[in-house]
Amino acid sequence: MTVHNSKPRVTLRDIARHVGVHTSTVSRVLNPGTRQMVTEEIAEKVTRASEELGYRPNAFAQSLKTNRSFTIGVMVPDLTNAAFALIIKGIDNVLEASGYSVIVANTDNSKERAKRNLDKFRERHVDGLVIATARRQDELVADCRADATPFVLTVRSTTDIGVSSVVSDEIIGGKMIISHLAQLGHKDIAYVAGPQFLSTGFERYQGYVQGLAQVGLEAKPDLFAEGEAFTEEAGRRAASKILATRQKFTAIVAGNDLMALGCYDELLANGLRCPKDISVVGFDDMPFAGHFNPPLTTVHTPLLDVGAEAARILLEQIEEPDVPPRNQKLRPELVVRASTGLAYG
Amino acid sequence: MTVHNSKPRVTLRDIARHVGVHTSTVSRVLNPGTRQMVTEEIAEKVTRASEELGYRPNAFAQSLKTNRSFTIGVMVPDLTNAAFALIIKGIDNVLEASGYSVIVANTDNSKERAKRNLDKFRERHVDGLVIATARRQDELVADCRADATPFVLTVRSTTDIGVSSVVSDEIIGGKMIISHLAQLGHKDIAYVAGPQFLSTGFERYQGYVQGLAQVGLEAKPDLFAEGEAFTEEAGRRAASKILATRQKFTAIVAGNDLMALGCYDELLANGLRCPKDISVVGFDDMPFAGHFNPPLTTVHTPLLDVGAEAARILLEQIEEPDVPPRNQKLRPELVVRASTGLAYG
DNA sequence: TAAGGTTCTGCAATCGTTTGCAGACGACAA
DNA sequence: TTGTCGTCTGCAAACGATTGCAGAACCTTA
Repeated sequence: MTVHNSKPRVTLRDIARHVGVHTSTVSRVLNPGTRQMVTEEIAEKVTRASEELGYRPNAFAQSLKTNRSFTIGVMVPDLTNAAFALIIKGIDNVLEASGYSVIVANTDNSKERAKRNLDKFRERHVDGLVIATARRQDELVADCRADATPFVLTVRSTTDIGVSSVVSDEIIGGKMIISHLAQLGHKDIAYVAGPQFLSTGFERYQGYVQGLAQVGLEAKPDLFAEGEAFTEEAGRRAASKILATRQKFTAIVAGNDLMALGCYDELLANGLRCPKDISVVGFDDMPFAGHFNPPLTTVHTPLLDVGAEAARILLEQIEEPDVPPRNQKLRPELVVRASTGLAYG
Repeated sequence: MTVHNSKPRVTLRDIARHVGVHTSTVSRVLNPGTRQMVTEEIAEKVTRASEELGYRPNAFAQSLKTNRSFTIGVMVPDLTNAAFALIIKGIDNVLEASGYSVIVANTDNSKERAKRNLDKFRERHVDGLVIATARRQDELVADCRADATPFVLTVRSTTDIGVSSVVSDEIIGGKMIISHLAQLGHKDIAYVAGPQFLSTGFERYQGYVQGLAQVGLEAKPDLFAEGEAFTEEAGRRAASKILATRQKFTAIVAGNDLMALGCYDELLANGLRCPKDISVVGFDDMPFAGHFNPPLTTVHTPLLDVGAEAARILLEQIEEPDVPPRNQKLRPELVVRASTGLAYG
C-alpha cells in the first residue's frame, strides 16, 4: 500500500533486471514470433516475471519502432444516424478480434472537419482508414490516394476507379422497389431523392429509373425532387415540393428511411393516408423501421456486414499492400411492411 | 514524381537540416509554449520550411516522451443503441475541439470484452476514460480506481463514492412519469423494469416507487417484472409475465424506450390497445420515439449534454488531477405524446 | 582434443521527439 | 579592457521498445 501510487509502469528493463537477462531477451520472449529463439527455461522465467510484475507493453514505443500502430481510423458523417453506428459496430467486431483499435471521427458532414480529422489520423499513423463520408467526387479521397496508407470506402463510394470499396448494391435495391410497387398496380411513382452528389443518393435513383424502364414506365420530371440531405426535414420539404405540382401519383420512393419519415409527416399534414392514398418506401431498414406508423416497407441494407467486410478488406490490404483494390457490392433485400399497398383508383 | 513513393515522412531532422539549425531549435519553434525562446528570424524560417516540407509531428514519439497521448477511451455496451451513439457524439464534439481523439470500444455487454478493451486502453496510454458500461457494483471500475488515469462514468453510475460521473437524474424522471399518469387517473401502474444491477434500471424504479408514494399509491409486487436486458425482447417477456398474473392495471412504465416497444408488441398480441386500454411510457426519448405507433410518451434524457459534460469533466480532471471527483445529474424532461391517455373504467 | 557448426544471448543503434544543461555570443557597465 | 549578465542555440540524454550483428557457449564429429 503505497501512499501515492503515482504510476509504477513496468517496462522491459524491470523484467530484465528482475530475471537477470538483457531487455532484448525479454523482448524476444514476449513476442510470439521470436519466442522460440530463447531457451525454454529462461523464457518461462521471463513470462512468469512479466505476469507477476503486471507488464504491459508501451504501445508508443512499439509503434515508434515498428511503424505499426494497430489502430485504424473510421470517418462517418453522423454517428447519430443508426446506419453508421451499425457500420462502426461491424468494423469494430472484426478489428477488435485482430487486436486493432478503432478511432472514430464524426464529421457532421463538414468538409473542414473531415480534413482536420484526416490530418489527425495521419499524425497518429493509423494503419488504415475506412471512409464512410465520400462524395461521388471527393478531394479527400484523392488526398488519401496520394498517401500510402491503405483505405477502403464504405456505404458511399466515389467515381474513382482503383480504390477499394464495399457498399450495398443500390441499383438492385431501387429496382426491387419498383418491381414491388408495379405489382401493386402503381404507375405514377414519385421520387424523393437524397443528395445526388452522394453515390447512395445517385445510384438509388438510377435503380429507380432503370426499374421503371423494365416495367415499361417512365420517370416524370415533375415527380422528382432532390433533398439537400438524408434527413427527415429534407425529405419532408422534397415531398412538399412534389405535392405542390398537383401531379397525380400513388407512391413515393424516398432516398432513405429518414426521408421516408419526412414523407409521412408531409402526407399527414396534407390529410393523405399511407398506404391507403399514397404508398411510401424507403432505403436502409434502419432499426425500428418496423415500428413506425405505418411500419415502413424498405430495402434492407446489410450494414453490419458491409462494415465487417470493409474491415476485412482493409486488413488484407494492410498485410498485403500490393493486392489490387477490390470493389464489393452486397446484395440488399426488400422487406415489405405496411407502408405499401394496392394503388388506388 | 518518384516511382514508388513509399513514405517520405518528414521529421524534425529534415527541417533542421534544411534550415541549418539543430532539431531542438525546430522543436522549440513548433511548440507554441517554447516558441518565444528562439529568435523571430530563425523561427520564421523554420515555420516556413515546416510548411513547405509538409511536416507532421509523429504522435508516437511525442507521446513516448511526454507521456500524453491526447487520446481518450470510451466504452459503451452497445454502439447500435441510439442512446450510446448520442453519448459518443456529445463526447467527440467537445474532445475534438481540444485536439483529442476518441477510441471507442463496444463491449456488447460482455465483461470479458470490457476487460480486454480496458487493457488495450492502458497499453495505448489513453489520457482518460469515459465508461458507459458500469454496473452498480463493478470490478472494472474498481480496477480503474487502482490506476492513476482519470475516468468518468456516464449514463450508468456505480454505488462507489469518490468517482466522477454524469448521468441523468433518473429518480426525478420516474416521479415525473407517475405524476403524469396520476393526473390521467391511473391508479394501477405496472413496471416493466430494466436490469436492477444497472443504476439506470435501479434508480428509474426507485423514482417510480417514490412517485407512487407521493400520490398516495403503492407499488404492487404483482405489477413488477424485471427484464434481463434493456431490449425490446426482454421488455416483451416482462410485460407478458405481468399480463399473466391477470392483475388489473391501466398503465405500464417501461425501463426504457426499447422495453416500451416490447410492451407495445405484447399488448398488440393480446388484443390490447394503447393508449385506449393501457398507457405505456418509456425512458430515454430515443430518436424517432415520436414516430412509433403510437408516438411514445417518454422521459427525455439529455444524452448529448450528458456526453459533452462527461468529456468536460474528464478534461478538467486530466489537467488538474487533484481536483475532487464530481457527480453531476442532468435534469430530464417528460415529453408527452400519444401513448398515454386517461385511465379507463 | 581441436575444429566446425549451432544455438542462444548481449550489445548497441535506432525510431522521432522533448528538455535540462552548458556554452557562445553580444551588450552593457565599470 | 574586462567582467557580468542575458539571450539564444546546440549537445546529449532520455522515453521504451525492436533487431542486425557478433560473440559465447554448447554440441557434434573426426
